[in-house]
Amino acid sequence: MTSSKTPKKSADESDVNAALESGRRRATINDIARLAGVSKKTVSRVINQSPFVREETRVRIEAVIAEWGYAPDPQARGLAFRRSFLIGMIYDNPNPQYVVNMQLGLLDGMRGSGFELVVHPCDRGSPTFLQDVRMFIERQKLFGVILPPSVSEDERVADLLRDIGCEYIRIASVPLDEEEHMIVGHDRLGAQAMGEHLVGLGHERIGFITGLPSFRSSHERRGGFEDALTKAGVKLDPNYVVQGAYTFESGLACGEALLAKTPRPTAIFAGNDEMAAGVLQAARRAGLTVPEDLTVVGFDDFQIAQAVWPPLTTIHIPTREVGRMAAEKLIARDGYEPGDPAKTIPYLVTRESSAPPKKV
Amino acid sequence: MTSSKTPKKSADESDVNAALESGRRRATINDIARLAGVSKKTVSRVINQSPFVREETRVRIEAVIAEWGYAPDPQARGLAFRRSFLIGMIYDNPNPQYVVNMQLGLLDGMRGSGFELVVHPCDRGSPTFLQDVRMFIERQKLFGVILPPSVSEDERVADLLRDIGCEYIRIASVPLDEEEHMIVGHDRLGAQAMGEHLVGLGHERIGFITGLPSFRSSHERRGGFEDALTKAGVKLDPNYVVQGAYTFESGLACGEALLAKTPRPTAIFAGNDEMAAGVLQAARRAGLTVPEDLTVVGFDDFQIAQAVWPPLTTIHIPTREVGRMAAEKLIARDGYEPGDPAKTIPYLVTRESSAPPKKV
DNA sequence: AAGGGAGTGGAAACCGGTGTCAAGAGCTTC
DNA sequence: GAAGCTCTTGACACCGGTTTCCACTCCCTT
Repeated sequence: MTSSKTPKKSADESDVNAALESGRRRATINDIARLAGVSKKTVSRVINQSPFVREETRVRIEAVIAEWGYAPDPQARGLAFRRSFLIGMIYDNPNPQYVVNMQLGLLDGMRGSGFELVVHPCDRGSPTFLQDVRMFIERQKLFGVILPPSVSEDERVADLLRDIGCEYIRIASVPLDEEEHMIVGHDRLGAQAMGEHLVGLGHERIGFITGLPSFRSSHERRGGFEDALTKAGVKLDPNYVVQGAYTFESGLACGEALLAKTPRPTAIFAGNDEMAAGVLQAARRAGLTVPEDLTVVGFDDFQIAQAVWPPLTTIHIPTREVGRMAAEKLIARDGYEPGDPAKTIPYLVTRESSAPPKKV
Repeated sequence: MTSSKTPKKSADESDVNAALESGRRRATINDIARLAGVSKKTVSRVINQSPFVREETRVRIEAVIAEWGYAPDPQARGLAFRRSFLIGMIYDNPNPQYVVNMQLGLLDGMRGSGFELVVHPCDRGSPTFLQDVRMFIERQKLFGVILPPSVSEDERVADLLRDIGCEYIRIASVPLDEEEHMIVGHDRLGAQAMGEHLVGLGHERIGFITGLPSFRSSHERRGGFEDALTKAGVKLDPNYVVQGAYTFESGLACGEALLAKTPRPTAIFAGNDEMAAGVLQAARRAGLTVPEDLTVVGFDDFQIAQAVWPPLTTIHIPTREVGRMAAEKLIARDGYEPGDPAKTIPYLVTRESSAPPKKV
């Protein structure tokens, strides 16, 4: 028996190679080790970039890996690491365009890293919300999570993540946490830019429609706008500030409310593009022409800003870029360099919905 | 040493329990087995609903599982099963609202199943496209994939999936595959309904804007529309059919082209809402009032249909419901019953953009 | 020539589950 | 009363990686 072992083994080996070559079976770390003539531990060292491998050995192993297109099994690796290679995006943002752009940005930042993106919409008002989030993270042993607004603004979530030791990045309009956990969007600066634009055009009686108060961005956008007006010596009349809900319908209603005031505002700044579209509607119903009779501007620069008439002057937020930076920061690969914070700053996009007020 | 083993072991056990109770460690199958006084194999049987467990034993184990909130580790389970508990959504659809609704639907159908959704946008034109898809599936050992249009219409992808033995569901406007792999959207029926609506209003000179030819739905929508006209004895003049691209801009351009024809169409059916919004714009530029001078209708019933003026008469496609059914079909849990195909059929939503033509 | 440290690679245990297979319990059958 | 059967159960190997531990080079001191 023992004497027949050697020939038998070599027969097995050729079987193994045949199975591999025909693609019937994916290569494992044992195959690579055998083909490279080393132990699987050494292959593991190469995969994990351990410095304790002779240059010559590493090159040989890498060649075999490349030749056979080997990639380690994330499940097996994750099991041993006690951590998966999945990144969760936990969100409750109602805007499809924001969500999709954010996902694309995250995937940009993860490309080639071996991580995958698991999406997890949630309801922050649900009684089991925190429980759900915890289950999701612990069951999947997530490598980390990305939190866009407004989940990112929930301190209960941040506490939970710190508590269970899960990596996380919060995306928000202001720094809410240590720098290493934050990507800051600076909505305030965007709103300031819009304020300067409107004042620069000569507007002084400006209506403002706020967003949902549960979003920090609503307050930042209003605050930034007020900053700009104040700096220019223009006062924001609280009578001309109404509460919207980031929806088209709320924009329509708020627009009508603002246009009913006397004297009528010469410009309306809506907290996002959806509401600005609603204001356009209200203006049309009131028989006003935009921008001749009324300037209407929005915030976000989503698709709808260009699909209405006239196309909206608005503030562009670089959602996809923000997502990319968030993902890169989370996985912080070697060779990682912190992204340029300037790239996350919103900027003004001038289109046809804004113009100087009519001379009286 | 050996004599001290027994007491030592029992000390270990209380340590273990302490760690568990304090929540420092999640329960494993071994813990559950120990606490229930059975082997881990039996616990495994309960988890996997094997019929070969005595009722009494099952109840006892289930009680322990519930008490400790135990959930098996998907990675370890997946490793043993040679298959993960991840479902991939592979898509190239450019419409954010479609993508988000589809994701929500899929998550609806997966809720409570223990599966998670991994999103994977792709570029069907890339030279490495099939390679990328294959890598994605094989590396993650996906349980299955969901293919919305237009990826669902790519036979190369379907062949690949069959080849590597990956479960899949194709979502498309026509049956392209065996019933068990399909969720059919029946765009044709929706377009027929719109044709009937327009003919019913009295329109006879109707313009049609097709979508991207790379989407099967474009042809179905046109075909269904033509069916309805033919049945009503109205001929669709090829001169009044123009090629769009499912975008606002293309709708604007095509709308202008159609409105330049003499005699002018009394109604325009755009292949989706985005393009219909573009047509509204073209009508406004041409000084026409909708619906008095021109009826404009769309397809999809996405948010934009209600954010333009006048709100669009359109065809509602139940994207989220379709997604839910696709996910349910893919995981086909016991107790699964095939969803009602009628629920995937689009239906007419009448708003203010359609009206009878002016008497001449 | 012996001693010692750093670099290298193998054997075995482990991560947390599942498959295989055989054995024990309880019951019928001859 | 033993053989034969079904129903339950558990021991053990295994999934594909990583980690621990250790032995073995190789090279440089002393």
